[in-house]
Amino acid sequence: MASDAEETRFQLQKARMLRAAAQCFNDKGYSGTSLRDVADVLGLTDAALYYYVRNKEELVYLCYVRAADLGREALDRAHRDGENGLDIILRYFRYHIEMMVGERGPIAIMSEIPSLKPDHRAEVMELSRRHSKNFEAVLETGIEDGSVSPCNVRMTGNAIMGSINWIPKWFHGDPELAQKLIDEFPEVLARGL
Amino acid sequence: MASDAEETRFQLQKARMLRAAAQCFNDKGYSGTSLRDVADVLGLTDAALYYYVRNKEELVYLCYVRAADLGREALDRAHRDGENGLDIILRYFRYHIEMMVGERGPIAIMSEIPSLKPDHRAEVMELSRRHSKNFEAVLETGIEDGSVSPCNVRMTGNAIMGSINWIPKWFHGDPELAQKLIDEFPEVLARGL
DNA sequence: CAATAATTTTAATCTAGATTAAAATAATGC
DNA sequence: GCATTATTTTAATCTAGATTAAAATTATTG
Repeated sequence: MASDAEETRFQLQKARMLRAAAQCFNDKGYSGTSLRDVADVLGLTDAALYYYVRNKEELVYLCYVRAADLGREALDRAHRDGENGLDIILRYFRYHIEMMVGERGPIAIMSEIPSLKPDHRAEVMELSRRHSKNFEAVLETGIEDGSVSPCNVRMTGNAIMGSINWIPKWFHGDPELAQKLIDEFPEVLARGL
Repeated sequence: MASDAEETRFQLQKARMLRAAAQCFNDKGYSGTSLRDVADVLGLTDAALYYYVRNKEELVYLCYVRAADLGREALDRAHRDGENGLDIILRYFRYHIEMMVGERGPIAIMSEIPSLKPDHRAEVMELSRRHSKNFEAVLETGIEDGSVSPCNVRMTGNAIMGSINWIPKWFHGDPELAQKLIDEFPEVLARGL
């Protein structure tokens, strides 16, 4: 039976699947990737995916939830490690980008939220909105502690999230660029703060 | 026959179609919008669209070419009107955003480039790359004339393009927000320059 | 090793939505 | 108004790719 170790086998395979799916969606586009494509990456048959997921819509949904989770995780960690507002922000950028370009990546771009079924869509949008709010809150913190100069936090937040979310559009796995991204992008983003 | 005025009728209807398609794609997602959906916006039948376009792929392709054209147009205009590097940049932001949120909008988010057929994909990517290059060139100009402080133009360009391209993700037609965007977003983007 | 449960495959369906052809309607030029 | 061309619709196809059911394989457990 599926006790500890076996529970993990299932979980691990499912996790692999979500990474494979994210990769396909980012590389081939949503409509351009069939379940066959995802299965190929895993060395499986398309039908096998149905053991892990009810249908394609759920696969996308899970990719997006995972994306949101990783974003939140990066921000949480930054919160724990950071000294002041700006420091938290810079760390968040770094942690999040490290995930996107590292072994835990790629992270699916949320371009197909509208085609999720209503309850899934609502949930993902809520997660996404909450993440934005949390980031804006850090901006406020920074403004209060003087590490960030005053600005329109809503707009600034949207601008920065856009920059981050767009990264998978132009980053496709080049390791050199990955390092440059980790090293330089956080400062570029924080330049105006 | 289709001389001047009639040529325009066809052109006008085709242009309407591209705007309708961009709206649908941005609102419902790519896989979420059927040709039926686009036709509904126009008060037509799905089959009628084939009078203007060979197939759905071409429709998407044309939306993206149009998006690229409008971006280029905004940058060109900024070039003509601007006094120095930073001024050109600020104007470009403003003009581009005005288009996105105004009557000529919406502009399709290029999320499905990978599912275009190879030659279309190559062309659109080339247009997009060229636009980025042109923008980076203005950054350089600004650095040279002292209106922009030195930075990694490649990264900065990517960051800013991401912010702009992501706008349709959170802007869905609210007129109040549209005005705020036009008024405030350019400065937010230029904050770090 | 036998028995049970977990995972994957094979081989069909099933379906939405793209596409097409022919007919109908509307616009325009003469 | 008639003839011609432009535009749209109606009514079928056609198809890729999602989905499903049953069988086969692989792993686990006692």
